[in-house]
Amino acid sequence: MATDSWALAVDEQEAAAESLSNLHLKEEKIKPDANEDRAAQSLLNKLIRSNLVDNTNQVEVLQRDPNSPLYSVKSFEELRLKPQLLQGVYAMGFNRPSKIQENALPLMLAEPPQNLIAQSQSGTGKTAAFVLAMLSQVEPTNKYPQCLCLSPTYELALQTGKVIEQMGKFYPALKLAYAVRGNKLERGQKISEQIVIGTPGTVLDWCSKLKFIDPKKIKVFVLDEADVMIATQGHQDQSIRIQRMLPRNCQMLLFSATFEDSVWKFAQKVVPDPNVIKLKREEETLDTIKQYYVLCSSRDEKFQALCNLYGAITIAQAMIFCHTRKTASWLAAELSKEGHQVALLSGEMMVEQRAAVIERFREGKEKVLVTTNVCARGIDVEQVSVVINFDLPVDKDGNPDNETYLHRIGRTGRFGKRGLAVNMVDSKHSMNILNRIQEHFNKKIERLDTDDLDEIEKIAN
DNA sequence: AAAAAAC
Repeated sequence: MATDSWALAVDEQEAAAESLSNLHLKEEKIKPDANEDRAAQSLLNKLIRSNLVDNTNQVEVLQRDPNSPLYSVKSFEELRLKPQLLQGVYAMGFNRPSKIQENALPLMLAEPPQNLIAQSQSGTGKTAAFVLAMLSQVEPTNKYPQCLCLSPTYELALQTGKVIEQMGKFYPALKLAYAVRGNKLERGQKISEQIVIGTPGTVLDWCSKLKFIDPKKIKVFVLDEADVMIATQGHQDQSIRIQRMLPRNCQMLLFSATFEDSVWKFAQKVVPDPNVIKLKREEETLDTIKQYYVLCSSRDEKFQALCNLYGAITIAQAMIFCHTRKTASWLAAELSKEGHQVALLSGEMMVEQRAAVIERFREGKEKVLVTTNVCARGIDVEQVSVVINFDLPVDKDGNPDNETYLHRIGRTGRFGKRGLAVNMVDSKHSMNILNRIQEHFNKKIERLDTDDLDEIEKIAN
């Protein structure tokens, strides 16, 4: 009998381990080492395998609390939201939850609130999901910050802030504070806003030396574009320092379209008892975006090719990405000289100017935005149908940056719309980078001849 | 390389 139960335990372990590897968590498999073995055992004991799969097999859910029911919702009513919040949701034009929301919302709104690491492609409703989670926890009568959301850039913080304001507009007493550069406050006071959205440096200051925020009172902590927020070359230092100030029972929510393997592992380490949701494989993301490359031999040729394309890309709106601020401002100036109207946005500009430019672009007053990786992530302008990589995305070692590539071209083709991405290649080296990106996503990137007007006509359709 | 920090 003892033997039987042991055998069962082993079976369960294997089943659980298998489910882990199904979720690409192979690295966490049991190793012979005694300590690790114990750790793995307790993890497995806690873990209930739940491959919640809808009929199209797009969603993977790994739930860490065996006692809470696993379910998804097909309507917002099922979530029993406060009436003001439900009103806000419908006022934004959402009729029913998106795929990621169907699965993430019940987990995030569970009692007690669950931690979550969620990965889903661009334009699948991540922002609305975590904003809803924050708004459902907030107590507007308490005049102090209770929800904290970190964004990697100023522009994204503004954009997400707008979503919070819109969705929360039926809470009369609710206020939102922007913890971003340039937002200077009176010394020595505490802020009364219930929700704070901001960039890492300023938020850290507000929580620590300036003491505008009492981090111990935060109930919900959100990392948007979570992978870059916890990446070593990203904002890891500041994000983790902020996280350490939060109370133990604070809910942690990590959202991103991409998680590179090492960052994914790190995320699971820093989030206690995380639930995990993955939506779709990334290559499917690219199905709605047609990818091309243009072969050139120098920067000037790239510029010429871009000028040839200008008419085609201005049918709707376009974003042009450069590797450095310097190239971006050079390119914007050169395009202007040629008589093409373009806007420039980069981190070297003053925040007021940045806010004005992104606003004009959003309103459609600017058709073409020349920018850096500052706009690679999260910026959602519906009319953007073309993304041009004037420089391919590479990391500090000069290797292809696949995550950034996916985020950049994800600025187009939002919410299932069709999009177009054009990569400018100017050397053997950059052709090699492009080939490696192509291999990584296993999606054909076709050659485009910018001297052939028929071809340009074709892409502009 | 870019982004991110008020003294």
